[in-house]
Amino acid sequence: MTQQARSGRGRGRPSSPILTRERVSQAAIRIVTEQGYRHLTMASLARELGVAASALYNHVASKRDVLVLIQDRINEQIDCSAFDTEPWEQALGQWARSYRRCFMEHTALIPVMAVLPVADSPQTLRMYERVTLALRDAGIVGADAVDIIVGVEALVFGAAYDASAPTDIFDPGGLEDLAPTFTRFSAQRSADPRAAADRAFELALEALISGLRQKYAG
Amino acid sequence: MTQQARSGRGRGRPSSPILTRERVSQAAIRIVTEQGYRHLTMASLARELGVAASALYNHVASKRDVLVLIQDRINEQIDCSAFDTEPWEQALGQWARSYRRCFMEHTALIPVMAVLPVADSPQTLRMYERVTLALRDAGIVGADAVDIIVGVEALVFGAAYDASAPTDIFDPGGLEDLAPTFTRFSAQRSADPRAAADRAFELALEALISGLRQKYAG
DNA sequence: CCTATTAATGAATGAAGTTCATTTTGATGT
DNA sequence: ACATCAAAATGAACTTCATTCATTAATAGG
Repeated sequence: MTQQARSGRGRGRPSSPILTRERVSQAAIRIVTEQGYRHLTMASLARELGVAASALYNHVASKRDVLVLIQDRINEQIDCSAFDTEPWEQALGQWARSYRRCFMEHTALIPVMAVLPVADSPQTLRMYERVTLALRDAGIVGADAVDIIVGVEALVFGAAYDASAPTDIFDPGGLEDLAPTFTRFSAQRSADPRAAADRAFELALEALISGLRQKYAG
Repeated sequence: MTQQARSGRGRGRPSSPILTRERVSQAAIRIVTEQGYRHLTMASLARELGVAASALYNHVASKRDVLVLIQDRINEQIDCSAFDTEPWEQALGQWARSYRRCFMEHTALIPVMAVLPVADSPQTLRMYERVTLALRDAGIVGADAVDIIVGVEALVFGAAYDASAPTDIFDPGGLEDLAPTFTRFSAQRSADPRAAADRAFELALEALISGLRQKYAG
């Protein structure tokens, strides 16, 4: 409820537009960060903007379109600065960690991004270019550079899901007999599910980067 | 429309139950493989079974419950046989490839699985046990074994999304100037999006396993 | 034979996304 | 100044789903 229609509650064109794609995406992010994706509906979004739900459709094509707007804003927050200062293996790791951190709270966006042409996401494209240049400077060019980005992204997305999982996800319940060794080993992980997810991600990320380093050494 | 109510179209308890969880999951998989997840609704599922939608709720708690049933069935199809015959690094790779192949057509299940306690998925648990035992035999025990499974799974899930993406996902559209190098390198990938996704997955998987081999050698 | 339980029915509910005719009003061209 | 146009908001209606509920019939068990 940030913005009030200033020309009374009347219909018709207001003295200056209440809505813009900008304002819509800001309000959407506000709802999502404060209340979560479950509460992001076209109705709640309109309410937040002090407007009727149907008015949103003058500025966005669909709810999916709203999610695309959010996505590009979130991507802006990913930290690529390490590519300026660190060798590519280190930088790739820090980028991946920041990437995952951003999307842990936004797993609802992952299915959207997965089938989203980059043409709809200028910030994403900017980020890709940054990483690509760093890889090129390290002598990794052509399809390989893109494939590395895609591969790291895959790990990041999958790991973001893990981190959003509930505490007891590996509790076998009554089925312990079905997987005794797995159950025993699981019990040796951190009790904090977030810490456990972090550790698994670190293990995989370091192995992945180590494998890449080996392949592209020299 | 496989099953007809045999006691006429009357209400009440039929001579033998028309529905079981088994039949429900079979019908759901049939719909999903023939028409895709968009067409899986409680109404269409009921239609397929020749029954009213409300009848389903005597056997499943919710639509999410239906997805959980499907998921366990899909997991059955993942090939773990390599753990019998191959060294663990090779087997892990073949397992990951089979895993990804299964879920490329079922990306809609990934958000469900991510927050699903394994207690609801006996087949998943069985699979985990299998992998865990192979890792244990290779001397990888405790939290590390579980973390390796979680890490490989993360890559698999992320890569499954990639493979389901549309052809032109890396077409920068009018934004080519924003990412010239990335655009140029992207153009050198395979024109077939599936082949391109496969290649990226192979690159990442081999790097990951190579990194793991190095870490756990000896 | 009575009765409790199971498993079906169809109608109703409610949430969400989306469409549409209508209306107001600022901007534009004459 | 005036007529006209296009943008932008409104509220009501529509659609599609998942889900609930009172009701009903048939079967199994005592």
